[in-house]
Amino acid sequence: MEEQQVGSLHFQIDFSQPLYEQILDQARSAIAKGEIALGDKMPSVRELAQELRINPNTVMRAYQELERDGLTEKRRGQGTYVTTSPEHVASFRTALAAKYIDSFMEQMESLGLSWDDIEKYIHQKQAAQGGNG
Amino acid sequence: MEEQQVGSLHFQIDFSQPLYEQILDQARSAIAKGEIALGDKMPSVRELAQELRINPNTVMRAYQELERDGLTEKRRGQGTYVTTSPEHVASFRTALAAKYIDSFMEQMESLGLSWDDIEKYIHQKQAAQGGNG
DNA sequence: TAAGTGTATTAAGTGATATAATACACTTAA
DNA sequence: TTAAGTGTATTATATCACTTAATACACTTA
Repeated sequence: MEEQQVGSLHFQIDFSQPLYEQILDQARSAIAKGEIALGDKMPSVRELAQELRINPNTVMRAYQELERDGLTEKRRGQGTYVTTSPEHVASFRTALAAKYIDSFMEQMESLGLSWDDIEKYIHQKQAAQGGNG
Repeated sequence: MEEQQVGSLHFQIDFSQPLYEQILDQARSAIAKGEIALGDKMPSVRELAQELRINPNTVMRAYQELERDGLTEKRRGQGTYVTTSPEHVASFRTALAAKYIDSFMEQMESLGLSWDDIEKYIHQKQAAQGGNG
């Protein structure tokens, strides 16, 4: 329900998931999709906390994970910056995609659905969407 | 880590997720895949709790959700039985698959990956698996 | 009547999440 | 030197989801 633009980042926060996870996911997405450029400065911990009206510790938790992902670099006293390495972003994307895909395939397997079943469903859906919007 | 056979049901429980969710998922899977037949009796709440060494209330929680799914019918004083309606199982499968797929597509979108990218990855992976196991 | 079902209630403990308040170390610019 | 803005760390507190424990009730079957 909560929608916020902070610098070049856009956040949409609700209570369906832990706050730090939502910040993490949405920041990851923005970097992976290039919505925030390589080398750009991220909002400061305090600024983002204030804008989103949450605790700085919660933002910190998300930012620390971003750095572990290799997506950001933190410079004490200066701020948090998006990595300048396109390779880091690319390998992060690949790794996370692989994780999502594996987990998804397990879910499908648990329902007894084959890859062919899935492809049919998706193509059907894409056809429907193509006709509507 | 914990592996248990209870009647025709197989459970593999760890601490990565809530216990009731694991029981729910694995029971759903067994019914969806026909590993337990339509109309068959499920383990009783107390029996399953004892076998898995967890609290009966936790099993209850999973069983109540199974009934909401339309996958089981409970008869007071007699026990819990897998539905006799193949249509119920089919529609459950379809609904849950759609939910999983939608959520998966959102994840992929958040990484900026197209459906073509995903298909390539899967086919690559299937080729690799075909050669190994 | 006894044993086995599902169900409900109350109490308690644990861990993840989030907030609050405060302090420290570092960088930059006035 | 100083002040303001960075990331970081610590301690305390609160809430909620999950789980356990103990107990009791209603129903069915043998």
